[in-house]
Amino acid sequence: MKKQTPPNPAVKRLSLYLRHLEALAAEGSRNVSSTQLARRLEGTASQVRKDLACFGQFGRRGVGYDVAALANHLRQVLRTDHVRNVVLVGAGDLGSALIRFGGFGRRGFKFVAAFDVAPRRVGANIEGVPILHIDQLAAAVHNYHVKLAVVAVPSWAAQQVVDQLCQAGVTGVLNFAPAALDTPGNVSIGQVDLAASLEELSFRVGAD
Amino acid sequence: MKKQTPPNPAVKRLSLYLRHLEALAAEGSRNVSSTQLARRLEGTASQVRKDLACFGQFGRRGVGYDVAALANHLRQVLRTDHVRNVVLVGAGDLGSALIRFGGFGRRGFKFVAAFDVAPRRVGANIEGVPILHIDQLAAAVHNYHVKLAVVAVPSWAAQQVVDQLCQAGVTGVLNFAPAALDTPGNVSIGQVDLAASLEELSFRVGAD
DNA sequence: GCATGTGAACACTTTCACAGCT
DNA sequence: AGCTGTGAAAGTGTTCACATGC
Repeated sequence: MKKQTPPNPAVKRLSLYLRHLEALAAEGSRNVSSTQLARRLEGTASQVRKDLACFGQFGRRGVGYDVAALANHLRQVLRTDHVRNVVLVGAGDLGSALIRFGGFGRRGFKFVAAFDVAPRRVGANIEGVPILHIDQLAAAVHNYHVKLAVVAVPSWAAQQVVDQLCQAGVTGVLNFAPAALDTPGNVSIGQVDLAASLEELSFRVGAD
Repeated sequence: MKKQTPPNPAVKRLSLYLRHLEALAAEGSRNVSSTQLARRLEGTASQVRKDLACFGQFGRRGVGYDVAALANHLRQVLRTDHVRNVVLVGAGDLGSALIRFGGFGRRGFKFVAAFDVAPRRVGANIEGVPILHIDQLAAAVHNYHVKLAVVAVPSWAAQQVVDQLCQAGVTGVLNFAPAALDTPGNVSIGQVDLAASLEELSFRVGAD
C-alpha cells in the first residue's frame, strides 16, 4: 500500500479497463475478477491488479472488484467523472471527422468550439459545434475553462498552433500532425501519428 | 555482431527518422549525424544509433549517415519502397476522412477500395476511391494483392470485419474501433484508440 | 476454495562509455 | 578532432509466487 508513480503504459490501459467495466455494467454484472478483466485485454491478471493497485485498493479479496465502484474510481482517476471541455483546431476533413466521431462525447469530452483560418469554414458548424476564427481561441479557452485541445492542422502549422494554445492556457494537446512539438514543461502532448502507425504495420507484415 | 530482434519501440521510431530524413533531403542536406537526428525527436543520439544498428550498418564513422541512402534503407525495412495497396472498411465519417487525409498516400500507401454495408454509401466514391459492398471484399483483396487494411467501423462490427479480412488474406489491420480483436497468429493488428488517447491526456493534465 | 495485493525475479529498453574508423 | 557501433550498466515495466483475507 503506497503511492508510487504509475507506469506510463498502465495509464493507457486504464481507459480500456473502464470501457470493459462499462460494458459489464450494461449487461448487469456486479462483480468482476482480475482474471476476467484481463481475458479480453490480452493482458495478464497480475498486470490488471498491479495497474489498479497504483491508484488504490479497490477490490475485495476472495470476491473481486465491484463493477460500478471500480468504474467510478477510474473515472475519477482519469478526470472524466465530470464533462471536460475540449477545443479542436483545424476543421478540415480529419478535424470534422473527429467531432462527428461520437467516441469522445461518449467518454465525457465535449467540443465547445472548433477553430480554423479558412474563410470558407469560419462561421459554419459541425454537428452544432461552431467554427470560429483562430483569433478567438484565447477568449474561448478562457470562457469555457478549456484545458484540452485536439490539433488536426497541417504539420507546418502545428507548432504555431500549439504555441497559441499554450499561451491561452491549455495544458494538454492531442496532436494529429506528424510533427514533434516543443511545449513548456507544464503542457502534456499526446501524439497520434496515423501514417507512422500504418508504416509500423507494414514492417510487421513484411514482404508483399 | 547484430541480427537481434528489433525492440518494438524502435520500429515505431523508424517512421519518424524517415520523415525527418525526407525533410533534410528536401532542403539539400547530404549527411546527418545521430545527434542531429535525435535533436528533433527528443531522443538521444545513442538511441538513434541503436535503433538503426538493428537493421544494419548504415553510417560511416567520423562522418555520419548519408541522408538519401539511409532513407532508402529505412523505406526498404518498412516495406514502403514500393506502393502498398490498402483497403478501408467502414466508409463513415472517420473512414472517409482517413482517405481524404493525404498522409497515407504521401508515404507509399494506396487505398484501392473502401467497403461498407450501407446502401446509400455503396456505389459512391471518396476522392476517386470506390465504395463497394463488403461482399466484394475477398475478391478485391485478391485482385489487388492487398495485405493491409484500415478498419473504421463501429466497435460491435469490428470483430466480424476482421474475421472477414483475415479470411480474405489480409495480414495487417489498423483498427480504429475501440475493441480488442482476436486474430490468427499470422495477422498483426495495430490499434488506434482515439478516446483512450484523450483520456490518457486528461489524466496527465489532472484537475480542471 | 478463490481472489486480491505486493515484494521479488525476470524481461525488456534506454543510457552510458569507449573502442575503432575517418 | 568527430562520429559510429556496441558491450555493459542503469532504468523501467511485466510476470511470478505467495501471504492475506473473504
